[in-house]
Amino acid sequence: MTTKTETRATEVPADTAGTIAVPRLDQQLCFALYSASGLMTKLYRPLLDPLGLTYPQYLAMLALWQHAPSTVGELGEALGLDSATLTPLLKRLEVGGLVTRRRDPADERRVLVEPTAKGQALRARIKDVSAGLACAMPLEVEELRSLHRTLTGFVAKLRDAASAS
Amino acid sequence: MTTKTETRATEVPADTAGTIAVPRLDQQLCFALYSASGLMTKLYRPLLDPLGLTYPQYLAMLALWQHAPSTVGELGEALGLDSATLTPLLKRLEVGGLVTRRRDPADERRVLVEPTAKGQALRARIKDVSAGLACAMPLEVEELRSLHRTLTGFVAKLRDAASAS
DNA sequence: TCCAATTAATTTGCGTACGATTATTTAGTA
DNA sequence: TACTAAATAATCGTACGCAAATTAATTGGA
Repeated sequence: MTTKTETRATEVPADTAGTIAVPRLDQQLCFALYSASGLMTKLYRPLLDPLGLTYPQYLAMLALWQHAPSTVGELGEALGLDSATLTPLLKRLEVGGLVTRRRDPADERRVLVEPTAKGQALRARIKDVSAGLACAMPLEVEELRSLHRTLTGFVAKLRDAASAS
Repeated sequence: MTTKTETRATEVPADTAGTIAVPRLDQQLCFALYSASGLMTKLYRPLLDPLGLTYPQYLAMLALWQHAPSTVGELGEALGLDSATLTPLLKRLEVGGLVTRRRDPADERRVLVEPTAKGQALRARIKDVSAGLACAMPLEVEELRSLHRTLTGFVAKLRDAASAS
């Protein structure tokens, strides 16, 4: 280890004029979304823990309460998730007694997923989640609505862009 | 049926008498964030694959290009990630030759992480990522800026809320 | 000096998340 | 009928992401 400067090839000085400009983390929209989504999950966790649900499991139950029975493919479409993700997630919900999984007699390729009575009973306790979250949410109602509207449009366009690959 | 009084936008009428109303998936801000973040990751993947980086690894490199050496804790603070997540991620970057990890001589509890020459060289190729992404981004510049501004404020408030637990 | 509390990173266990592959079933077609 | 292509889940391998437990180093007293 010489105390001499070892900078030889493709010298990339630290904070000088010759530095290649790199986008700052806090200027990246993707990072803002990444952070917001992660923080949201953290916000939900203490509310969902008593229900024995993880955050993605909660989203899956929301989708199933809205439309059941659903195939794995329909759930994947609604949630934007792959069957490789959903299959084990749904198996855990099944083990927990919240949903049933069965092959569609009319088309044995499909798997029909449906909330059980216990799964339906959870609906009653979901209000507490929404209420608790509304309390913890640090934004005005109008701001939330606006943000949600903007994001929904954004997501729709991103889905188009993603499907065009 | 049931065209009841529907002044509250957050209230969802039960589709059947006696059914407990449950928030619709597409009315949940958390799900919009979840979807947007996931789609964003999908958008980055084909651009980062040639660089041998995953999306979280890309964020970590952004943080390190901006400030190095950093401790694992500092990176965790910047990225909003746990050391249990970062340790294996950084080890993979180390195996890939992009960063070095060494104990801080002044405080052997800390681990200092720093880009290698190879890691610095990647900076030059990041421009392509940003450029390629800008092309794929289906929103007007002004909309993106506005969304980013809103999200940044939202994230700041969520962090406050999370730290107050 | 000694030792209990604190701090920092790692390890362990579980649950997502996705690309690629495989197995089964169905639909289409000669 | 038999043969092929398409559709649908499940499986495998790798990589996050976090809670809880563990290990190691430092700090702050009594």
